[in-house]
This record gives sequence, C-alpha cells and structure tokens, in this order.
Amino acid sequence: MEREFGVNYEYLSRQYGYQRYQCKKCGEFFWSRIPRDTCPDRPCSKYEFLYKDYKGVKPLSLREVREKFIDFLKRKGHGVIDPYPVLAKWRNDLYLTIASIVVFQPEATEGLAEPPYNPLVIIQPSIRLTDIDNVGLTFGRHLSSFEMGGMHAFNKPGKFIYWSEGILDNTIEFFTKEIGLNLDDIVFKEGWWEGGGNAGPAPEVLVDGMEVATLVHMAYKVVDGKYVPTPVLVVDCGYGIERIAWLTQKSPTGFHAIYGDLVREYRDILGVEEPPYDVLKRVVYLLSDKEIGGIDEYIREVNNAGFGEYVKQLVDSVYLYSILDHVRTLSLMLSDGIVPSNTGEGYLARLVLRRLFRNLVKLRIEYSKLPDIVAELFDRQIKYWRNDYIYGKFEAHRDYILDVALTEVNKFINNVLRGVEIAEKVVKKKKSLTVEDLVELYDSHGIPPEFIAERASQLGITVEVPKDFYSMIASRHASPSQLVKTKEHEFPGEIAKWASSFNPTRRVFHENPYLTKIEASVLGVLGKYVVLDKTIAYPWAGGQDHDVGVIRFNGEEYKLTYVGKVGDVIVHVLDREPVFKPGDLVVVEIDWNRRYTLMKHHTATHIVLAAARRVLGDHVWQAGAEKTLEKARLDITHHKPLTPELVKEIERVANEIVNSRIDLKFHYLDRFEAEEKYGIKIHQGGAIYAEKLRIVEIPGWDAQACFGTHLYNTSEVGGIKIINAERIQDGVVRLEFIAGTKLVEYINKLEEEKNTVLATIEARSQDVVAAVKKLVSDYNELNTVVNKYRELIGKLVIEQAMRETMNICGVETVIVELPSRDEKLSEKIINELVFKQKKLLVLIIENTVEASIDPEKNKSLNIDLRKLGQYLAPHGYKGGGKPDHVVYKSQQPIDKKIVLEALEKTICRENK
RNA sequence: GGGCCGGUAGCUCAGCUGGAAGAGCGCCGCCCUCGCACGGCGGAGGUCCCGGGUUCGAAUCCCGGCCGGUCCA
Repeated sequence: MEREFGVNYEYLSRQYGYQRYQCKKCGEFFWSRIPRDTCPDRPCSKYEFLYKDYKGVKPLSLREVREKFIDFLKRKGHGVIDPYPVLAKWRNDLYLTIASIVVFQPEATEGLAEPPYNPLVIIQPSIRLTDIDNVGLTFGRHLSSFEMGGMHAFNKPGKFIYWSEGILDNTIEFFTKEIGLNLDDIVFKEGWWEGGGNAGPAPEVLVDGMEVATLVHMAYKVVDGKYVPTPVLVVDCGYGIERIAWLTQKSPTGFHAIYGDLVREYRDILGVEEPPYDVLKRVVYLLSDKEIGGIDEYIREVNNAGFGEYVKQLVDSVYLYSILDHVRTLSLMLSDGIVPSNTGEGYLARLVLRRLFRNLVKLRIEYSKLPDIVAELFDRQIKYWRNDYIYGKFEAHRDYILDVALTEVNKFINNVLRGVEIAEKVVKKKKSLTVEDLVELYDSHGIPPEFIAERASQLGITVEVPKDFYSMIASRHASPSQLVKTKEHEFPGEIAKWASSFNPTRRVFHENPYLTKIEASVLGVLGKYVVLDKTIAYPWAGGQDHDVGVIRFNGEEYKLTYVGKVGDVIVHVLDREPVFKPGDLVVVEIDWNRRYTLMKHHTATHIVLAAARRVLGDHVWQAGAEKTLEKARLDITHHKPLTPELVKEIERVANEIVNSRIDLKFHYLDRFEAEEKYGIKIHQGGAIYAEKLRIVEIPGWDAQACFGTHLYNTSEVGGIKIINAERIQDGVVRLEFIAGTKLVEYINKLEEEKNTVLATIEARSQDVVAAVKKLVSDYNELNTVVNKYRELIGKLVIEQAMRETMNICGVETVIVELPSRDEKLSEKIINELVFKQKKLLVLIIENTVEASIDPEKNKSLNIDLRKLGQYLAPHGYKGGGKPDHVVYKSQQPIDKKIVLEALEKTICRENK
C-alpha cells in the first residue's frame, strides 16, 4: 500500500538524481542530490539561508511570491480560487481555517461534490494559535496567521489528475525555475502527516534550514485507528508564502520580509529601538537551531551568544514582532466577521486580543495610552495592506475592527484594574500567595500571574510563579469535548433504525409549500410511526417547528402529532396505531393556519437577518434560530448590546423588505457553486454536508442554505414587529419578533393587559399613563402620611413605655406591645428605648417576643438574655440570639406573665 | 459546551464560622468661609439577583434558576 499510494522517491532518484541519506543527528531519512551528514532542518541545522549566496534568487516580496506561485500553477493547468475567510463557517468541526485543504473538506475530499477546479491553486490565509507563544521568539518561523499556497488535486477513480510524480515535478520546477534555487539546495525529508481524520506520507521541502513546503499525499482515512485508503487521492501541498519571501530576501527576520516599512512605523509608535542590522541577523542565525521556551531562555541565549549589550532592543523587538503578527491576525479574524466572545470562535479572537494587549504592556505602554496606541496600530496595519490581494479587505471593515479593538482594550484595562484590586486584597488578607491563589486569580479572573508577582513585589511580597503554571491550568480543565453537537430531535434508536431503511421521502412541501392536502402511499408502519412515499407535512428541522394535521384512511382520521426527519426519510407520528398497511393510499392534510404562520416567521427570520446585516454590518451571523407558532427567535453575533434605536432601525429595514414585495428564489446547488454565486454567508444555520444545498434567496438581500418552507413573496409576511432584544451572552444578541396576523394577537394581548391594569387600579379614564402616574403620586402621598403617623405613634408608644418603666432587680425594663409588624416603627422604638434611653426592652409583636439591651450598657450589667430560653422553652417558646438581643416565637399568642417571670428569673439570678 | 469566581445603598465594595444591614465616594441640609475646596455635624437612600429548602431566626448554610466575569475546548 505504501508503494502504491506513497511518495515516489524512486522517481525523485531516477529523474532528478536524488539519493537517500540518514541524518546523523536526528536519525531521520531525507533525500538530497549532494551528500549531507545532517538534514538541513532545525534543530540539526541553522538558518544557513541567511548568509548563503544564491546566484539565481532575486529578493521577492510577499506579493511577488504569491504571483509567481499562482502564475506558475496556472500555467500547469490549475484553476485559481480566491482566498476563503478564516472563519470556517462551512465546517462544523472547526472554528478557523487552519490550512488551504480545509476549504475543500469534506465535499471535495470525500467526493461528495466537484471542486470548482481540478487541479486548483489557492493562497489561503490560515490561522494557527497552538504556537502563538512562539510568535516573535522564532523571528518569523511561527506566525499566528500565515499564507498557505495550496496546490491541490483530487484524483478519483476514472478521473486521474496527478499524483506523486506530478507533485515532485511541480515542486522542483517552482523552486528552481520560478524562485531560482539550485536543485542541490533543495532537500526532501521523509515525513508523515495526520489530521482531521485523514493521513498520508508528507515529505517536507527543506532549503538550508527552512521548511518551505509540505507535500501531503493524502491517501488514507483513519478509521478506528487503522489506515483505510480514501476513495479520493488528494494532493494537499502547502507552500509557506511568507517563508519563501523571507528566504529570498534573506532579511534578518521573517517580519522584515512580510511587513517591510511597517516594522519601522510600529517601532516609532511603540518606542522600540532597532538592534543593529548585523547584530540582529547574527542573533537570529545563532539561535535558529535552539528550542527557546520563553523570554527568559531567550535572554540567556542572547547573553551566551555574546550580545548582552543589545539585550533590551532584542527583547523588545520580539514583543514588537508578535504585536505586528497579532494585529494582522486579528484584522483578518474581524474582517471575516468574528465577534469576540467568551465562547466559541469569539474566544479565540479575544485570546489573541488579550495577548496583544499584554505584549503592549510588556513594552511599558501605560494603560491610559493603550486605547490610542491600539487604534493607531490597527489603523497603520489597515493602511499598509490597502489594495492587497488578501488583506485589502481590512479597509472595508475598518470601523468594525477599530470599534471592537477599543471595546476590548477597555474591557482588558478594567479587567486588569479589577484584577490588581483582587490580588491586593488577597495579599493583604493572607500576607502571602499560594500557587492555588495564583491559579484561581488567573482561571476565574483572568489575571496573569506575572501581573500579580509584579504587584506583590511592590507590596514587599515575593511570589513564585511555577514554571509549569499554564500546564497546571490546562490540567485543571476537563478533557476536551466534541466541538459542536448539532441538535436534532431524535427518535428512539429502533425507530430511527427502522426509518433509515426506506428511500428518501419526496418533499412536496418544498415543491409547493402552499399545498394543504395530498394523497400519498404508505411505505411502512411501525406502531404509531408512519413513512410515506411523499409528504407535505414539514418535519422539525432547521429551527422550524413541525406541522400538525391529520392523516385520513377509509373515513378514519388520525391526528398527526409530530413529524420528524431521519436522514432523508420523513417520519409521521400519529395519535394511535393506524389500521392502514404498506401499499395503502392515505390523505395527508396539514393545519394550514399553523403552517402559514411558521412560514411567515421563517421568511421573516431571513428578512430580519438581512436587515441586521445591513444595519449593523457584515460581522452579523446567525448564532441560532427558532421559529414557532408563537414567535420567531434569531440570535445574531454582535459585539455590543443593541440600543433601542438600532432595534427600531432593524425593524424598519425589515419592514421595508416586506413592503418591497420581493419574490423569493429557490436553487439546488452544490456547496462550491453556491459559495461562488452567493458567498460564504449562505452558511447561516451551521454547516450542511450534502451533494446539493437548497438555497433560499431573497434577491438583493439574503441567500442561505435552508431546509424550511418559505413564502413566495416577502410582502406575504405582512409586517414584522421585534418584541424583544437582549444580550444572551458576550457577543450574541437575541432578537424575538412576530409577523403577519400574529401582530393582531400581540396587540390584543397588550390591549387586554392595559385593560386589566386599568380595571385593577379602578381608573376612570382609558389613559394608562395618566392613571399610573396618579397612582404613584397617590402612593407617595400616602407614604408620607403613614410616615407622619408612624412618627406620632412611635412617640406615643415610647412615652407610654417610659411612664410604665419597671424595675426588675435594678434593671430598668419597658414592655411594648405592637399590633402588627412594621420594621420601621420597631427600628425607631428600639433605637430610642434601647440605645438612647438604655432600657431593657421587651417588644411583643404578634407571636414573637424580642428582648434587647444596649451592648455597651450590658458590659456593666452582664446579663445573658439567652437564659430566657431556659424558662420559656417549657411553655413552647423557641428562639435564641446573642446575650444582648434575643427573639422567641410561640405558637400561641404571647403570654406577658410568662415572659415577665422568665425575665425576672433571668435578671435576678444573673445579678446575684 | 464545560470548570471556576462573583451578584449587598446611585458607584466601589466589606460583612458570608447563622442572631439588630455597614464603610468609602456620591447626594441633600446645617456649621465653618467673602466665595470655593478642605473640614465638622446631621440626613435621605436597601426586594442583600430570583425561587425553593433547613432553622425559632438566613445576606450568610443547602438545592434550583437568572445575570455578569473569567479560563479552557
């Protein structure tokens, strides 16, 4: 199998004179034209390319590398695909585009749909955050986002494009003829690639220490840990566009090659000094075969290399590079519509944002200046990439990018300020910080331990941050779960199994959503479950509620209580077991009023989404939706809560679409055709993997892959009223709305509520506002009066109590009885009698008796009122309290005599 | 989707081993001052997120929910 599907090294040897060698350092095998002891890959080799004199290589900019790559493969018969977004909305197992092949998975790689061209070439910006800590430290080898030059072909039985020989020919021709390298410079290292359920041999293309391409021969599927040949042999070759540019330019770092003048602009903004050109290049060279785990190791290595005097510039530059990188990655993410959030892909954006901000802090940028600096950095980057093939789109999303950056930087600042407070509190309280404290501060409050250590040292406390801190965090979290679980209403296993044995049900509700009655023949019956050859009953799917109705047979009528989907088979659930059998003809009739409302709500949902995108921007995606008889619900991504004005504006635009009387269009297209025609925005309801997608189009406004039943014209919606708009989580706003005749029901309900309010407050006029205002002012007036009476009664009660003061064993005691609870009155009485007059107060209200004495006074008296309990308990009193304040409760009305006796015993014995 | 932290006066928060709801800032009035600031005295302002439970008694303990934050997928 290896030989059949594998890399044709034999061809490499015969055609190009390569021979196999084993690296004496790492032991791996590689192919070279000239004898070599070691492979030209780190850590076995340094970046030799930095100082090598390539005769035929001209320095190429990023753009030139891209152009050469595309033009070359175009000449070799490859069709050109424009870059896809980094937000992988067509996949439900990935958030971000991590490689060019991701664009074509799974439809093209599984043979479900034809790719747009075959073979094809694409320059695909890809995001990989796993190595984000290394960005900067490796001077350009690691980037959080990079351009992958993708060379792809899909070989199917009967349609062979090219395989290993073609891969090797193209690669060698590109690097020699287009880039100008000598064949002797190019080495192929044997490798194996595995990911996303696929695998295959994957030689790495190495040039003097730099891996410039990986040639994945995707030939296997991984099924239960075993390699199974794939039906489609996929050529998945990725060329590192940035690395190639760096190689040809031989600039000290990859960042110089990518960002050119922007490096200097960022230096000026951030006040970072440039290390001397030769020093920088030398350090990059010397460190290029080292594995550098962090900034401390880096400093050590710089010192070891003898460049200690430049350490500050060199360290600051690492942060600078990482800042350049993060700003570009974020601009990409935000341009493609990611909304920062505490969950999902939004969290990945926030992760990069927070790292960017932390790096700025490390460059000693003051918090107060952070917002301006951040805005400036994004602004410069957007300008730098103006009109660029890949990043030119930044400019169109400038407002959104800057808005998000500022929102997030402010959140970050608040978070840090709050974090410092929390950290200080803990430090002050405990005088020291344990590792657990650090973990909690980071995990629950997002405060990095470095920040705490710094703050603590200012307070004179040393805090040790363990080296493996972040892996401790990782181990604190549970093992990873599935990325996305699509919610489907599920039948019991046996029913699902039974249903899936039938042919797909003909979906007449798609052919004509206005049919209310149809004759169909029975294919299968299992208990109350029925499968027909065709149906007009819509199943629970795509967030649209199922239909209800009846199925008739021979004058017998069965209620259709639920309709569901098992794959392409539609299952009808009846109220009881039917008498009809497979082969019988039945009549299906649906509840049209319900269906029509659901249709209106569904079309309204597409309209509201279109309106929200128009009003708020392209970053708005559907994050969830549900259409029921009562109302429709649409969750959209947006970075801020919606103001009432914005909600009104969305509603206005939505109704404008209704009034424009637009005919909807329905198409069946494969994914690539649909994306080509309508863009990635068709994937609103999550990815659907199918040969053909059903596209519902509101021309000029919206097009999405959708299973639901829709109106033929927007005007049928009648009208749309947004009844609720709330933020349901960070980055997601929920809109709830109703359409059509539901508006009347809604208004009727409001009217009823209004009338109920009016009736309850016995208003004479129909003016609710005036009536409620009057009610409130009456209430306030009444309160004022009650307060005055409370004042008066309090005074009277207190006066009477004072007159009736008793002397119990030398303690001045007063008894007050109140008919009912009034917290404010009690408070007043207690304040006066206990704390000012220094009496022992017994307050009897309903079934409770409360005794209190001023704690100050009690210091000399030394009475423990809790002793009352001993004497009261036999009479069924329960309670307790503090020495100077107790409360006892009885089931019966309070008997004053019992209380007085208990009090005497308590005080008199106490004082003896 | 999961873990963790939090929700108390207009704001920032304390109180959380159950027992009379607090501080600072802000607000109102008075004193001091030519006036302001500072200072002093007095005052208003509370559904202790919601619901249930345990208890004589819950801001505090238990259960459920809502909301916010944060980390990780």
